[in-house]
Amino acid sequence: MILTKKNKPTESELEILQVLWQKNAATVREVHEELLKLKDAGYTTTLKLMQIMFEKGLVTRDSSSKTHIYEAAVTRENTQALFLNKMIDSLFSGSSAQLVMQALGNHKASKTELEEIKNFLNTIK
Amino acid sequence: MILTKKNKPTESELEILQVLWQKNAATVREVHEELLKLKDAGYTTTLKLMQIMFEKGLVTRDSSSKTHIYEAAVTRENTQALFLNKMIDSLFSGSSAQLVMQALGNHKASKTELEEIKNFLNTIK
DNA sequence: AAGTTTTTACGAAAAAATTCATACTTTGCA
DNA sequence: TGCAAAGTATGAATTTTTTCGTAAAAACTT
Repeated sequence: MILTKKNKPTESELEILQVLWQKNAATVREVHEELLKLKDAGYTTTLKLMQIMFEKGLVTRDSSSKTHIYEAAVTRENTQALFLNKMIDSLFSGSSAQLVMQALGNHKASKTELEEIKNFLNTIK
Repeated sequence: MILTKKNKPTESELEILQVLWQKNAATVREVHEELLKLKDAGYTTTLKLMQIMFEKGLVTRDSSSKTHIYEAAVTRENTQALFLNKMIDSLFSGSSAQLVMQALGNHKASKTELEEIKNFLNTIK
């Protein structure tokens, strides 16, 4: 499934996708356990959210097994791109360079990461 | 005023801040005219939002003049940092390098921008 | 100064997102 | 098989965000 402005995940949905991407596939219980590390919410809250995401097509699920197993139906890359572009437009007046410099300025990356980025830059130009 | 997770602007508030940063200061009418270029909403909707933002401390206003003149009470940089960090955490597993590469990959930057970034990289390391 | 227009204040409705209680179903095991 | 535990469905309550109607106040216009 392809993400657009119209089916942009909400913040809570993003947290769940995050877990699904990391684990590749997971049950509601597993997702919920992960979310508990960040914040507290009831089990049925997580369940409900995942059901909604299923209706929206953001996740798929295998209901043949005893407990449903969910997977993300959108890629991390697609989602990153959507939010990144939105952010560049709304906060960085359309300049990705500005965003990049801000990102590197604050959150300082490690030496290895900086090298990676340099190499990457050479491959694009 | 300093932004934290607690007083993070909503999407609509961000659109208004965007206008205020660009114009430096503006009346409700001026902000509203700008917003109309992006989407349509009633005048009182914009007014109400700006009043709420005033209560929250996101903007200041000068009510001495005939019509109120608003200014952003948070800097663009602070706001960028807040959202950027949140995004790095929630979508890029904490790696700013990943975000940077995604940003440059999609939204392709101009040659000049790429040069800027390279120079910038050299100043950090 | 009276009437018109513009601006502000206020409150509540509508919409969107999140949370949860309850009931029903399935599974595992004594 | 029957009962407890775990999972799912559903509907509704709550909270947050957005929208707008209406009325009061202020500022022009002539």
